[in-house]
Amino acid sequence: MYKIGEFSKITGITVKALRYYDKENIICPANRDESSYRFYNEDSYKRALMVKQLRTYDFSISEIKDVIKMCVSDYDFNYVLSEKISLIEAEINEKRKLVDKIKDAKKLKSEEKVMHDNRVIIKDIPSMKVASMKYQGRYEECGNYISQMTKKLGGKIAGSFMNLYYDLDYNENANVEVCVPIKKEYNDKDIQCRQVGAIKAVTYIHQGGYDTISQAYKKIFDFVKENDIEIGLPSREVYHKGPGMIFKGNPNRYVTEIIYPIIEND
Amino acid sequence: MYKIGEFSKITGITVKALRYYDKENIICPANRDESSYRFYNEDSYKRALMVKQLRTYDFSISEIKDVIKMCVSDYDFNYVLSEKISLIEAEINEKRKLVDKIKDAKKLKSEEKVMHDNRVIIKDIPSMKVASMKYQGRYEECGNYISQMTKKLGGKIAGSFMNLYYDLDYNENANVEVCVPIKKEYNDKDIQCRQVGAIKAVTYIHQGGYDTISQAYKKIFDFVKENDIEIGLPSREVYHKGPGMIFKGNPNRYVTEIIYPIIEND
DNA sequence: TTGCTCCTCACGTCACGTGAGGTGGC
DNA sequence: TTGCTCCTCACGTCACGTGAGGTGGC
Repeated sequence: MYKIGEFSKITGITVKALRYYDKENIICPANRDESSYRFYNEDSYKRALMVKQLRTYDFSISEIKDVIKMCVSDYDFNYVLSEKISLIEAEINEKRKLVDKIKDAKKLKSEEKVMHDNRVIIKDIPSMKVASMKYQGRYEECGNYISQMTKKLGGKIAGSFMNLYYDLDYNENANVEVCVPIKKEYNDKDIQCRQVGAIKAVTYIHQGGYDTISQAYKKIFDFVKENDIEIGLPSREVYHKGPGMIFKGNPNRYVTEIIYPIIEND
Repeated sequence: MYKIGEFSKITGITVKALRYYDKENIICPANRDESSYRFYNEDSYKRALMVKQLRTYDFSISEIKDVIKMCVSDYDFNYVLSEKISLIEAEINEKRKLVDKIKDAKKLKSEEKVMHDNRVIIKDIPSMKVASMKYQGRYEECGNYISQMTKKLGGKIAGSFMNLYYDLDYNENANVEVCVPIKKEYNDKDIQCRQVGAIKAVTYIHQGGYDTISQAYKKIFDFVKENDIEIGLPSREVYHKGPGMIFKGNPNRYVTEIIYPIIEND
């Protein structure tokens, strides 16, 4: 039996870490006497060596808990190590991409991104029949819904996909309704059909990737303020030209129309 | 002027993040009216675009603060980007090393690391004159002190370097005294000379790298318990054979002697 | 006894996200 | 008015490190 200080020395794990591992139930002392001292034995020692090893391999505490639950044999253990290697390699890839991105930014710095300077326009948008799916989450998730709907609706689709947004702000957990105009009624447990009303709206055509789309919102907001117009929700993004199902294409060629309904007070 | 919700939409930064950036003084609203609303303007917009860009490049908030303070010109900005690239590449290297380490572990798994099974021995250690430097920190830092002392003491050195440890446990902020036996007195503002007293001690010779040295401590502690011996501090590690100043050499050939003074009660 | 080791809180970290509870303007 | 946007706390995150304050055994 070892007291915590000794155990710390023979395992190379700090006392603080040992108390934490006890609390987290990954290395528990073999017993605790009435004075509440922790006493460790040979089994705790083996466990401690494993935990220490995994920590140096950058396993998190919850990953280690998983390993403890799952790994009965050396075979299991080796398999987990392979999985961890894959995870780390994925992280390396992310970092590589980031480096490339920064390098690109450095190059493009002087050229500046071509900002298409389109005009904000007021126009009437007619009512239309759409198929729609609502969700709450990140903007990028809409791709999943678009591909689902494309598959299910097939030839019934009669226009470009568009998203309706029910939040004013930029939100990682946004309320989104993915819509597409359709010719015929279609019903499904996941897909609803409804009429989207006619509106008078301010609109702006954004050309380029979605990473620069916030600039387009600025155009609209500035216009609205200058002209003392009041706008409402939901706003829309109509994807006239966007990525395909398989190929992304050149984002510089994407065309997105942003639409805000005008509220008329009179 | 934009209210926070609008500003969120035109910058693509969440409201929560904007409030946080305000608190951290990296994007402050141009003014706040008496109702305590935040109002942002074109300057805040430019700042926001920069901050957002840097965040996607994985700059931390404090890094961004630094950039804001330092970067006057585009030249400065590009230079900082280069520095960040170096940092990320260093991280990639760390991850690569880690992957190699895990791969090695998988290979070596079946072979198991050769554990030299030496004996714990009780012996008398004579008093000796040493030059010493004390510090508080991590064990690995002792290398700096050893190289300093090697340079200053040169030919006066009369034995192997050793560390005295004043903590019982394994500690990231340990009290360490780096010592080396010397022939003649030497004094310096950094280096002290003193006599290390004679002791009766339990000792164990560890063969191999320092990453496995905790096993050696276990040998000693187990021996001490079995034989009902009481040990004290400071303990010592004598580096009979270790890394050179330039080449590390093969860690499997390192030889370290661990020494604990025996406390005799009679 | 004093000094040592041990114990249990509680706080801080990093960059926000997630509520709760409340106010101001249309 | 109700509903909306805004506000300010306060808590949680991850794996401990850093005290503070207190107890038990030699």
